[in-house]
Amino acid sequence: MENTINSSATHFIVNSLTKSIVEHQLEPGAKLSEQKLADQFGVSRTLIRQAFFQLSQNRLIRMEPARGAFVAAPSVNEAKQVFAVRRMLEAEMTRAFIKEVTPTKIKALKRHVAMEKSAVAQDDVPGRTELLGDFHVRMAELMGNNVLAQMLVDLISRCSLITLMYQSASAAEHSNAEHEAIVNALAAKDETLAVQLMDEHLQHVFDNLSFAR
Amino acid sequence: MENTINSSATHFIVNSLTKSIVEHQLEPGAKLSEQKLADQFGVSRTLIRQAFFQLSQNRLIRMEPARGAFVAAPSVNEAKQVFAVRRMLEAEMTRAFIKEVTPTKIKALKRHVAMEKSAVAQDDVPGRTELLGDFHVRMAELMGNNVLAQMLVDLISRCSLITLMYQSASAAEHSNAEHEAIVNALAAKDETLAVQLMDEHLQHVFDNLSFAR
DNA sequence: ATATTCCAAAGTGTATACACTTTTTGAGAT
DNA sequence: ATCTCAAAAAGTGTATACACTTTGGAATAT
Repeated sequence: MENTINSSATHFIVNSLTKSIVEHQLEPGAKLSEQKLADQFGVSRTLIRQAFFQLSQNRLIRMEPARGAFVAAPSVNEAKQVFAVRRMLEAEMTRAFIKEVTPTKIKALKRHVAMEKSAVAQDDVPGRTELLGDFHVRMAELMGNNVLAQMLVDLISRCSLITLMYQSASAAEHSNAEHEAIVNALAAKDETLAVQLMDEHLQHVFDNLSFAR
Repeated sequence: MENTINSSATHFIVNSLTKSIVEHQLEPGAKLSEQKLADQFGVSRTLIRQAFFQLSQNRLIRMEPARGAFVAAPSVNEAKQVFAVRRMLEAEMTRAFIKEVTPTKIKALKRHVAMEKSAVAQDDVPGRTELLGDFHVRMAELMGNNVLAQMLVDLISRCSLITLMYQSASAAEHSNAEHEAIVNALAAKDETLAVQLMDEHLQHVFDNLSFAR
């Protein structure tokens, strides 16, 4: 069930690069030189290439034959599609969640929302982005569906290139409030409302992205 | 949008192994020796390992540190989760499809169902399995959402290890009939019915899997 | 000055070499 | 005969070497 671990060295490099890309320390479109990264991580190109292959499957980078690897720059259209998928998946996830909601699960979500709030208050940009995304993953995990959880992780990281770039502090605050409202609807077992709130929430996140380049 | 192509040599190996795994020429749990495959494909271990990394991300094989790669043997629980995700995703996909249905799209689906029928009639086992899975992918493609389509490809191939192993001829026939019914509901723009049929269809596919080992 | 061609530098793609880990085997002890 | 342990064999993990492609720039022609 857990992600396959390919020698933790590669895993470490993947995580490291993912973080750099998602946090925009590496700009979309930037070229990633194998040798440079190999030196930087103190390993051979072999491991860097392995990491590249993984990252390209996650769509965080794209590899061009004989030309190299570049940080992905998802198009507006792709972002739209990713969000469309998230709305489909999460609408149904919300319905399923309500069917097996328990006080324990609600408490767990409330704790998470509280953490978000504190990160937003402290203006911790990477922290708040991660937590805001994790809310959705946490829901999947609480349902005991790791396949779904992993899928959301991938989808979220995939467009985090965009969200992180363009999400303002006020949008983050807004998201946090919406999460809170969703949890309340879940606690009240109000399916229609919860689904509607989730759908609107994802729509808002998408709408608040400014795609001006 | 299209899948990243990592030097078509690797791509060829990945496809080749995927086919072997999905068609059960390689048994679940079987060990994959790097050197043996390298000789077989006439390449070095390097390319085999690249292929392994890709396949492990698709969950078709699992890699154990210093022990090697093994054909995946998804657990009943994992299969359950994969199907749960498919039902979520495809229920909503069906709703969305109806909102933008056109005669052209219906025709395309009907053509596909006809092809399925012929494969089922000819008892073409690999062919029918592929076509039956592709029906769902085709729907996503017709909606113009390649992200969704690719996601379904992954999900379907992931549990094809199971479906192909255990799907009987009669189950295949059944699936084909259900696809036909779904297309009719889509053509009639009967959202409730279409969603219900899709949901039942996936439930049937899952129920018909015999998990006896 | 601009465009073109060619060569060197840099970079990617694959194979091979070597280190280290796991597995197998077999000799000796019980 | 069975168990134990050590050493060899096999296999994986990483680095390096080498071939081939792309890129950038200097030299030449226009």
